[in-house]
Amino acid sequence: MRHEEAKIRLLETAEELFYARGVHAVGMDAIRTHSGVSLKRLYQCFPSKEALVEAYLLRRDERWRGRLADYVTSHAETSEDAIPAVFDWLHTWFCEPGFRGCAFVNSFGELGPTAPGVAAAVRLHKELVHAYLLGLTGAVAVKNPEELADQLLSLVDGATVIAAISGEPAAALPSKAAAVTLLTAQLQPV
Amino acid sequence: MRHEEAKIRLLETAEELFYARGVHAVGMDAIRTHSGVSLKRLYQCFPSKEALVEAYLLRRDERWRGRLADYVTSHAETSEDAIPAVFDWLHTWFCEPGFRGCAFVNSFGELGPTAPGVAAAVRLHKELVHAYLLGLTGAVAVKNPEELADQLLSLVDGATVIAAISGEPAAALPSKAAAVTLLTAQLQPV
DNA sequence: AAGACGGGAGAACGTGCGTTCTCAGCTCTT
DNA sequence: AAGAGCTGAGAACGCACGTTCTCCCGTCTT
Repeated sequence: MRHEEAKIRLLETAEELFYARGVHAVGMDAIRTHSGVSLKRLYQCFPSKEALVEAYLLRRDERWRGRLADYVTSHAETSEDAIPAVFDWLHTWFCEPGFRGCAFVNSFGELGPTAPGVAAAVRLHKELVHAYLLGLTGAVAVKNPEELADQLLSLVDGATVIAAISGEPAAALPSKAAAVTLLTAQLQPV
Repeated sequence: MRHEEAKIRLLETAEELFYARGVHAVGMDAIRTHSGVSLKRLYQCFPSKEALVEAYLLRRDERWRGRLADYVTSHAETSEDAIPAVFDWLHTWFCEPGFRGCAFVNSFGELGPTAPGVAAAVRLHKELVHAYLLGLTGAVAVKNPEELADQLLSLVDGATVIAAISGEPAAALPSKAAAVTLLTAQLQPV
C-alpha cells in the first residue's frame, strides 16, 4: 500500500470514528483495525494521535465548507437567496444519519484546554466559515455586512448545537427565519 | 466531616475542575486532592464518576439559570428590556476569568455518545433555558412567542460557542442586536 | 477502661490507552 | 541466488485512570 493511500484511508477512518464516538473514546487500535493500516505505518504518517486529530479536523473543515458552498451556489438564484440557502443546507445536514453536531465544537469541548493544535484548528474553521458568510452578506445591499455575518454565524452554530442536543433537525427552521428577518431588516431601501 | 458538607465540597470541586479542564482530563484523585474528601467518602456520596458528573451538571444548571434570572429581573425595567438583558448577562459571563463555553455543550461533545445520563442532563438544561426564554417572549406582545424563544436560544448558544472558541466576549454584542431586531420585527402594532 | 465502630490516607488491582519493539515474510538489487 | 531492507501483525511496555482494599487512628458506648 502506498503512503498516500494509507494517509487517505487513515483520515477517512479517523473522521468516521472520531466524529461518531468522540476522540478519547477511539483508540489507535480501532483506527488501525478499521483502516487496515498497520500501526507502524500509522505512526509513519502521523507521529501522534493529536497530529491525526488535527489532520482530521483540517480535512473535515475543507470538505464541510465545500459541501456548504456547493449547495448554496447550486440552490440560490440571487444573492439574497444564498443566506436562507445556508440554513436549508444545515437542515439537510442535520437530517443525515450519524449527525452529531459540529465536529469542531465537540473537539474543542473535549480537547480544547489540553491540545493547543486542536484549539487552533477549531478557531481556523470558525474564521473560515465567518469569512464565507461575510462573502454572502457583502454581496447584498445591507448596511452592516460584518454585523450580519456575525449574527448568521451565531445562528448557524446555535442551530447546530440545538439540533445535536435535541436530536431534532427542525432546529434549523427558526434560525432560518431569523436569518431572513435580520437580512430584510438590514436591506437598504432601493 | 459530615456527609452533606462532603457532598457540597465534592460538587464545588467537580464544577471547578471539570469545567476548567474537561471531564476526562480530571481524575478522581484530583477531585479528592482538591476537595480534601477521602476516596472512600467520595464513593459513598457518588457511586461512580459518571454520577458525580451528572450531579455537577444538575447543580450547575440551577445555579446558571438562577444567575441569569437574577440579572434579568434586576436589570430589566419592562418586559421588552428583559430580552436584551439576557445578552448583557451573557457578556458579563463571557468576561469572567475562566470562562470556557457552555459546560453542557462541552460535556455533551465529550461524553454524549457514551454517557446517556449526561446527555439527558444536557437536554434537560437546554429545555429549561428554552422554557425560561419562552416565559420572556410570552410576556411581550409578539406574534409567535414559541418561534422567538427558539431563535433566542439559538442566538444564546451560538454566542456562547463563538465566545468560547474565539476568546472574545464581544461575541455577545451582535447576538444582542439580532435579538432586538427579531423582537421588534415581531412586535404587534399597538 | 476496653472494645467496637467509622473515617482518612494511600496502596493495590485491573483495565485500557498511546507508543514502541520483535519477528517472520516478501521484494528488489547485484 | 543471496542478502539487505521494508512491511504487516501483534506482542510488549509504561502509564494513568476508576475503583476497591488494607491498615491505622480517633471516638463513642457501656
